[in-house]
Amino acid sequence: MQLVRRINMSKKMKSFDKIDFKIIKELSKDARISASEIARTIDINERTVRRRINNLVESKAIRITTIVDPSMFGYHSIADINLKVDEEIYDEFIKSCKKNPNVCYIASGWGKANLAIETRFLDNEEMYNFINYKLPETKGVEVINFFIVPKIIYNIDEWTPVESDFKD
Amino acid sequence: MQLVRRINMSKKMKSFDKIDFKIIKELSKDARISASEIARTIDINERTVRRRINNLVESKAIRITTIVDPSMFGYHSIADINLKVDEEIYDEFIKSCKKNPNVCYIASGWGKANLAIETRFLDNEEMYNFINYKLPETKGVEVINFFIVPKIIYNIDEWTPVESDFKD
DNA sequence: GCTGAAAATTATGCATT
DNA sequence: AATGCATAATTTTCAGC
Repeated sequence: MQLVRRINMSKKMKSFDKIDFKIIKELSKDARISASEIARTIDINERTVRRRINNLVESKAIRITTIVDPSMFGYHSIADINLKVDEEIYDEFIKSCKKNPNVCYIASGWGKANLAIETRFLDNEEMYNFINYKLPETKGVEVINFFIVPKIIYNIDEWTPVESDFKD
Repeated sequence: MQLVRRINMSKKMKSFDKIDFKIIKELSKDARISASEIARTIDINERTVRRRINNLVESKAIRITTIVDPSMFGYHSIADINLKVDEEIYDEFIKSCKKNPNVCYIASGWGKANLAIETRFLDNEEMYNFINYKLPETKGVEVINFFIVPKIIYNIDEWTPVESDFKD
């Protein structure tokens, strides 16, 4: 247990404080509000707010971006798919997934399946073709199982650490 | 097939054009750049850029927010877990997951498992305890299977529709 | 729905503690 | 690392096309 902790700590991880926490909370609500407004809300000097935001972004603790809702662009059919992908084509397959607008999540895995993807399609027919034809016809790729997802309830873009993850 | 298409179209879905596409591309790189800078980059009047951004946000096609990297806050152990959750406690369980900082993705499902969650922990021991003790000890919750995730390669926050999803 | 011009607000660079 | 101040840039408001 101590070993595991030590391994995690070895990954260099700047520590952020409660001011950073407050800034992250404000930016989560609307990432385009002005630094001055954040400064007013949390009662911190505006220059400080700006520097903190820069530090958070530069250290890659946060990324200030735009989340696009796939369903607003017609992608209503969702499936989570677990795959067994041959090592020889693993990296290449990931590259093709990244380019595929139907793939919106890729994770490596351990076990029977070594890759998990989340896919979104304009309709069930497209999804059916992908799972039953396109993937099985790809050399080196085997569909281990899949999971039709009627609704995504919560996603990483809504996640934030808890206050106790920030030092005083 | 036509039926499926029609069902999808029935969900009201404002259509966005190539200008919106360009704006989304710029905001994806850095959501805090000024509207004027976007205007300069894509050669559109800056007032137009602002109105488009407002429309995109108000229609919920995009959400401009801050993505926090869990690994920067020590969450290095990741598992995807498929669960069978009794209907009686389904909504309540989802609520508790939303509040749990170890859960960063929740999706409903069809089949043997009816809920999929992605979880992140500070270390493997915490993850082990959650999967082997905390979940099985929760009444009405059964772990169908789980999947240790060494690395998340790509996620929804990097996804954008393709240009052809936008009208001319 | 798009743009112009002035006023208000915000961001930036430099300097100080 | 945090702030004050002056200047530059941006956003907002009101207006007309």
